[in-house]
Amino acid sequence: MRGNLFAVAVDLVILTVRRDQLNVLLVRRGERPYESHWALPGGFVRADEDLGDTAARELAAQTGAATQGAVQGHLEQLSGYAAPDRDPRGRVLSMGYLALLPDVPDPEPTGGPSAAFLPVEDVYGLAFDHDTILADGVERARAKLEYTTLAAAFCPPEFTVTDLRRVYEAVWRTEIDPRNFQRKVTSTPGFLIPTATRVTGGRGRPPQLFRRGPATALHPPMLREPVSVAHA
Amino acid sequence: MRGNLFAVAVDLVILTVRRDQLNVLLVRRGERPYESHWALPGGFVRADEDLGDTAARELAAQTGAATQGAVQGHLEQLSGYAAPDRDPRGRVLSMGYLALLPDVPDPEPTGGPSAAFLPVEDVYGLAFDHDTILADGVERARAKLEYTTLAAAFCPPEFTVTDLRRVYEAVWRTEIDPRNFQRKVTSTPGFLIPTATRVTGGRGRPPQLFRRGPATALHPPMLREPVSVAHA
DNA sequence: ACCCGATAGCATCACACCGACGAGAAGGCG
DNA sequence: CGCCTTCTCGTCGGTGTGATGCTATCGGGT
Repeated sequence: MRGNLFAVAVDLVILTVRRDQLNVLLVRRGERPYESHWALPGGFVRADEDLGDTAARELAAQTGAATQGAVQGHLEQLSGYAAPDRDPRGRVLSMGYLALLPDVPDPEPTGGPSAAFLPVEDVYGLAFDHDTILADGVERARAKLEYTTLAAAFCPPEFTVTDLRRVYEAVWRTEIDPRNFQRKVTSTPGFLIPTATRVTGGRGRPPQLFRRGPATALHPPMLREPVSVAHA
Repeated sequence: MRGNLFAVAVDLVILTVRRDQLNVLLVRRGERPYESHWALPGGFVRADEDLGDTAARELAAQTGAATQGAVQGHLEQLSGYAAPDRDPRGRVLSMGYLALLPDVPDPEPTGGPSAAFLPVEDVYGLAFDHDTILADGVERARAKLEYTTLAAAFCPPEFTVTDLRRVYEAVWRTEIDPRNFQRKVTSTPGFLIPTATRVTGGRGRPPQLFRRGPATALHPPMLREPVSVAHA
């Protein structure tokens, strides 16, 4: 069997919506290279693991096993990164993974390296090629909100239409008309399941609470921009 | 640096449309394991290569450097596959790549292992986990025809609207109304650029010849099925 | 008690797009 | 010439969406 040997790592783009902003979980590196730089959380694939196993293990380690039930969240593979010089220690291939989580109370794992959710707009200068991986992950998340029901992965088990709309607005950095948005999501079969309860205590008319429905796709999709594609 | 070491390979899903059928390029293995089984073409990543370099090199090797100009074709990364037992020789991670080509004259490379385009419908029992990689590649291609102009990658430099429609019909295994299809593709700015020439010699009214335009996205997308998404 | 602002949710209208379909344009062939 | 085939343009109705108005129902201030 020819070919060089690689160390294989998994790097996670863990996104959540916090205070109406898209945030990514970063860790501060405690060792060289890139010591004290921010980086995506990740780790090497163990002997008995497939890539998804490693990603799930790292996700649980970073966010606490509680949120890892994955009923609510979402985890999917992004791309592979293997430029010859991407890691000065040697040949390392990294598989990017994208995780979407509800806004968890706070992500500081005990004892580990310092970790924090930071708004993606403020992030740059990450270790290795993590800026690229992060950009790919954010773009994937933005694209998937268009044609899937994945936005609900950012929400707690029960949520309102307004909660869901704020997810879209935060991820896309746009404003969406509340009335048209409500028509769209409530008229898509299987997207939202109404619960018996309503929310009280806020201002205004109490909203209906929903749970995620079984639908995964949005047909037709919700388009970010009525963008004119190209010039003839 | 912890972690096991992997051999890293690239496996190609090379698709083309031939005789109104979606075909994939396969090679017959000449060595163990899976000797004499069909497999996706591929190879190991060399010391100075990034993943895309390896994919481009293998694509050129399989199809001849002629078609490899890639102006016409298309090459993109699929997923990574690294199940611990996917290769009996040891730990191997394979990056899938998807290539779309016009129907080349014939792909038999000199001296190499026997290679052939086979209709994807007839393919099963490939070596390793290549059935999975192939399925992922075909599904990616089908999905991308919906919201990109990538179908033109299956066509020669100049082609008619009917050629393009047959690509969609072959990849999706559906029938499309020629009149509505023509309206859709010709009214999308930047998708098709008319040339001065027309085709003569066939039956019926001579069609207009087009080249690919600069557009890459289709807004709104062309939907495969008015599928009812889910049950409430 | 009353009004007011705020949010939720429903209704309406115009427009764009699409599927179904008709019909004309422009070639080959007997 | 008639007839077939295929390309191309048009029409009609249904659906989905953006823009917008209106109503429902709460908290809070006076």
